[in-house]
Amino acid sequence: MRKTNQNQVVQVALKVPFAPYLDYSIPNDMKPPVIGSRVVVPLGKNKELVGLVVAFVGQSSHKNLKSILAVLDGEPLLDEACLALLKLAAKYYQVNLGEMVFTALPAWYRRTENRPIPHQYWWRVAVAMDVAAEKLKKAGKQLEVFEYIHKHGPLQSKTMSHISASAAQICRQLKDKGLVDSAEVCFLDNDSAVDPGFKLTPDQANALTKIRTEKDPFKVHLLDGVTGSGKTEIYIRLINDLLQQKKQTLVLVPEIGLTPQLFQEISQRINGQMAILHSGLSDGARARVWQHAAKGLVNVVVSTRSGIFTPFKNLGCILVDEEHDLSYKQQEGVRYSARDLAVLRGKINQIPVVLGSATPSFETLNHAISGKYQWLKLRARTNQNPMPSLTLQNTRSKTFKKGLTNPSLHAIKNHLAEGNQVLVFLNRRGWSHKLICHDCGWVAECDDCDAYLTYHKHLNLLKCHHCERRYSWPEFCPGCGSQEVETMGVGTEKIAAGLADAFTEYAVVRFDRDSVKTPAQWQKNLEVVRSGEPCVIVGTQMLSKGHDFPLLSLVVVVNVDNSFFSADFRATEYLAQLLVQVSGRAGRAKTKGEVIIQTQFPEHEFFQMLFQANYETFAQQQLAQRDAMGFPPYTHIAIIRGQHRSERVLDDFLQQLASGLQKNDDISVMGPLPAPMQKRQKLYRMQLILNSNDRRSLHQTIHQLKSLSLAQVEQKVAWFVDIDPVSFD
DNA sequence: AGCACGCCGACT
DNA sequence: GTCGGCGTGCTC
Repeated sequence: MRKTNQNQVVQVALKVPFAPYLDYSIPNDMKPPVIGSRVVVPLGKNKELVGLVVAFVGQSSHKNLKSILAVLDGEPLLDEACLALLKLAAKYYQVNLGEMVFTALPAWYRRTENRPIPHQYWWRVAVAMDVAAEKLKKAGKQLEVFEYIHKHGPLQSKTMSHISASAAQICRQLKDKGLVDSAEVCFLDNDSAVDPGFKLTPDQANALTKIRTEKDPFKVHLLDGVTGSGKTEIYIRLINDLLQQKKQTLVLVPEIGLTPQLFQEISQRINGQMAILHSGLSDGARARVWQHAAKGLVNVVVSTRSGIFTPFKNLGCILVDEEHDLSYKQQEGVRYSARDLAVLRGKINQIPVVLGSATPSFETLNHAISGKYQWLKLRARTNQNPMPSLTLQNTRSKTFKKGLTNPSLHAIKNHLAEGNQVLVFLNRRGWSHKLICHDCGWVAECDDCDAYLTYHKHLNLLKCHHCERRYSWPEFCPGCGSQEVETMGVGTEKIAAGLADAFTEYAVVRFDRDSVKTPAQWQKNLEVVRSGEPCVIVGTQMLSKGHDFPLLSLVVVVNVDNSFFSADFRATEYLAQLLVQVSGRAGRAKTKGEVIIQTQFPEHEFFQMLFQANYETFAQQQLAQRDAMGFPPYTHIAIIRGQHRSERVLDDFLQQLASGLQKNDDISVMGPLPAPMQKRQKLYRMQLILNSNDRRSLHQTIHQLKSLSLAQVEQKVAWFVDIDPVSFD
């Protein structure tokens, strides 16, 4: 333990934007805190904040230090490796350490009062069914709960809320009677954790051997495997390797909806304790997972983005599934990339990192090509299913019925008739894309945003998808007074309604932000799909990720053409990833899969590249273009984004920032440019785009800029820096 | 970022 | 007379 004498000064990281840490003294009668623990400190007139002790120094340049009010942790909440990760991340993303720390900490740990974390016990039966039945003759509810645990356990009481609201209490009563046992972590004494004995494909075997025999303790592996090539099998075997060495594994997934699936797949095959971590959990539950991971009570944590900061007792490997997914980049507050931080953490901890994807990001692919990452290709499918066939459906000459062409409808009909399921994918929710006047061409727009309004039929309302504002249907066109106001374009709501009309004998399930707002709704929709009956699934982006729908044989993709007109140089990369991912959903059924893409540009070279060759060839060709044009991954980008009510003030401010940038040949500055959506929620949005070959000089420039502007008079504009942005929105 | 302090307009 | 608008400046 570090030496701490009473006269020392403590550097405390706080969630304040003006300093990385503030200095405090330790009261004489207080046991000094340890580095990595939390303390409560006073700030300003009468504020009390939680901070993290990051260092001790002999003295402070500040006179009149205030004292620490309380120490919240007896032992470090974050170990040295975690602290090192946060320090480097803060530096990389150009934020103060305190902001980084408080982005990482579960909300539970940000409060000043030091309450114990509530327990959430796992329950399992301790006696046979008949014994309990005998003892619980007169306690109907208790017996019911016992039966449920007997059948489904071990489980947590919250999963029994449908039996009784006080399931937790009933469990405690059962425990008092000696009928059930409880534990902090779930009982996975999985003797059934068997190696199912199936043979790995040669690709899988090779990849696994390469990872296992790698000499460098820190190595990044790109597991580049098409859908169905068995990436999960490799994850599971690696986790088992680590379990034998008593090491823990962190598994990152892009979104909450995918955590249960992977959790289940892994938990059935390992003999160890697992935990799930994501934003859907209560504050206490998240803190509990941190604690368990730090103590080594769980062996595997499956988590979304924020899990990258979880402290582990003995972390052995980080697996990042679907590493290309943009959800890994936080889009508010500190804009970190969990995938990139995974690599950084691997380096700090000197452990391997495995990035898995069927469609690797160009950043990752670039490192694989250069040899910095080990490139492991899985090209064969484990089930030997052929890849789905692909048809490009020209929409220029075809007639539509509610967004789908006749050939598309025909194909849907055939697949349903064969007893299969169909996915209709489009990235636009609501009924229609816009509302237009046929006489004068007026289009309904949001007053606060620079965006069209989407009509939602079930609400009979026009919604702006970029702010909370809603509007009623205009009786007359505000432009010319005409009554010929009509909707144009399709959204999921209209497509689903059209399909329900066309296929009355089949279920139509819609997955989008409007129809799936809670995990329960997810579950309900999933049940329809999992029932195995033929049905049509209509969904947005939400469905493009790794959800496994084994009976899906046809995917119809509607309206992807806007990507061809996007100003974002990465639009085609993202579209390619989306199409390959969505198409991959079609290939798992017994019937040969089929993919139909409705487009106005079937002859576009994009499709030729992507589908006549493959994703890898497409990517190589695109990478050559990026290189030639001087774009990432060959250069590094940072965006300065500003917002203000007045366009003029904003422009002036960014202009000042731009001229404040020191002349530097390494860096090209574009802007101030209006953001693709110029106005949002009454605020104008503009940006400066900084592009550089040299990350270090980009970094330095931004650092200078920040100190420069702190001294500036003009501070009315809200602005921030986005390092390695994934979109220009 | 908060938040208090401070100096000028329309209200019981 | 006050309630309250948001400009300015500070926080170890």
